[in-house]
Amino acid sequence: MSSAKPRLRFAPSPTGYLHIGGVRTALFNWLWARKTGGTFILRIEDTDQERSTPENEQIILRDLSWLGLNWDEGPDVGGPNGPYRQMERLALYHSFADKLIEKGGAYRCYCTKEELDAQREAVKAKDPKGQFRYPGTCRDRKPPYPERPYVVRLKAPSSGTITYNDLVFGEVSTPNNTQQDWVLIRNDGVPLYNFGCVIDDITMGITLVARGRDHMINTPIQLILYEALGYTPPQFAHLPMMLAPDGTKLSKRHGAVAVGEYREKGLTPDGLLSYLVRFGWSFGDEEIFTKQSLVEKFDWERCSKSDGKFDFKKLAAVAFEHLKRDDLTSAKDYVDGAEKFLTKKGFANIDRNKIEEAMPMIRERAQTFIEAADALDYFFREPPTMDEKAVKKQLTADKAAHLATFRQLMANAPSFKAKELEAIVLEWLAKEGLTLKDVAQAARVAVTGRAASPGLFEVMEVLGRDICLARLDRGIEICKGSAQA
RNA sequence: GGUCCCAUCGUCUAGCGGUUAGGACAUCGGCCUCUCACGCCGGUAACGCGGGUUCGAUUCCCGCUGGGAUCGCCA
Repeated sequence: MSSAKPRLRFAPSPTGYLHIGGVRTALFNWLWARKTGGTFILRIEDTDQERSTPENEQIILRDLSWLGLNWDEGPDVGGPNGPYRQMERLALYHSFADKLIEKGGAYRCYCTKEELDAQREAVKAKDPKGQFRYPGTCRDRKPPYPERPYVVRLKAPSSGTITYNDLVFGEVSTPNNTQQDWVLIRNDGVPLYNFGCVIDDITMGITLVARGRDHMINTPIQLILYEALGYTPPQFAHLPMMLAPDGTKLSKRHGAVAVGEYREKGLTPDGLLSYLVRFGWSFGDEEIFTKQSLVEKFDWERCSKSDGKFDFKKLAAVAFEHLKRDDLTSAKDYVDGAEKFLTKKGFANIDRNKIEEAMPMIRERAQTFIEAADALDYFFREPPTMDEKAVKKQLTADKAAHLATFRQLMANAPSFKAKELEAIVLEWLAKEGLTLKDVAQAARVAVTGRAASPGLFEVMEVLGRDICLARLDRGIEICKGSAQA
């Protein structure tokens, strides 16, 4: 390899949301570019005009940005090798196609779709398992008169073998006799994947192509094109597939597959990336990473070849770890995230200090910011939403007396610190021959509206005396039946 | 079916000829405890099969089996 800096690209087609499998691919390319001081390019492969939309392109850019996988050249930032949308590069493809035709590496094919469909069916009729291969009808045919629309076909070699050295799979060979004269450019002038991809990789100076293993079948064809065009191909690194838990292709019916869904659930970018990077790469037993640590540690040698199955529970655990640890999510980022998700729930004028005070107890029980916002709910809602089942079970008539005493102790406590409140209550309980169990649950429901919460006294300290007394009063009323939950 | 690729606990994986086959998630016990979590301790659980090579194979080679990808004027 030359000493030139690596140039890598992520080339999604804007035919849908950004898929987590696509993120994994983007991540590996990005990592190598960042590790080597190379260039990471974002190219939009929008030649499928049926399904590509500008909205999808925007979603892809937004989600990639959210993940922090920034690009040096791309449709929005431009760059010296633009444009970065294939539909804006049509003239380029045509000029390469013309050159290739001149060199005898490709030819114009005037067969109609109907003719080919008929041939395809004929093959099927003779042998249901047989596969149709274009017979090269137009290889040496003169253009018809009058001229009609044509496709450009590759003049594929029928003998020999294509071999390349894959960075993760090693040496891969494919016999050419399985190739055929693939269509390079459709009759509407729009290139097909293999052609557009190769021309772009050539003209954008791509030195290494890392992509999913599902593309491995395309590599020999692309290599044939490089050869025919007279260019040195880039290196290839194919990545094992990310499959659904049932071993089939990961799709919507298996759960969340769009990056946006994870952002909306409140995972952190690095949390998601930490999980995704382990599909096809590992660094000993480590599984919690930051982008920075990945840039340092990543290399192709540590890539694996076997496909992996997605495990949503494991992702949740990894994401949780990222949210829990303050060296991975700073206090400020945590408060920012919690505030954002509280806002989404409809809260306004949120007291960030209160979030910060409650944060330590929320952190160890919220796996996502959505859960954090939920756990924070009763700190900001007045009165708190009362869980019906919890009320029914705990705020019963027989609890009224104890709760009233509890309330008085809270009212008279010299300070409102968790430790002191607990000491006061414990002292009273000891005198009465009771335990915390006898009052804590009812008090918890009164104060938080829920059957489960962080430590009662910690919660009360953050809530403050006034709010706690008001909530306890209401709880006592409910016990007596003089108030509804 | 053709072509390409893969193969360690249920899952992600460590392992790069000699290990009591390790970790994490999940799962099952237990501890902690005002609930829920967190945390801690412990258990169950894997080298697909058959041949080679070797003093010795999870590790190297071959075959089988199993799985996946792909066979479009989609990408």
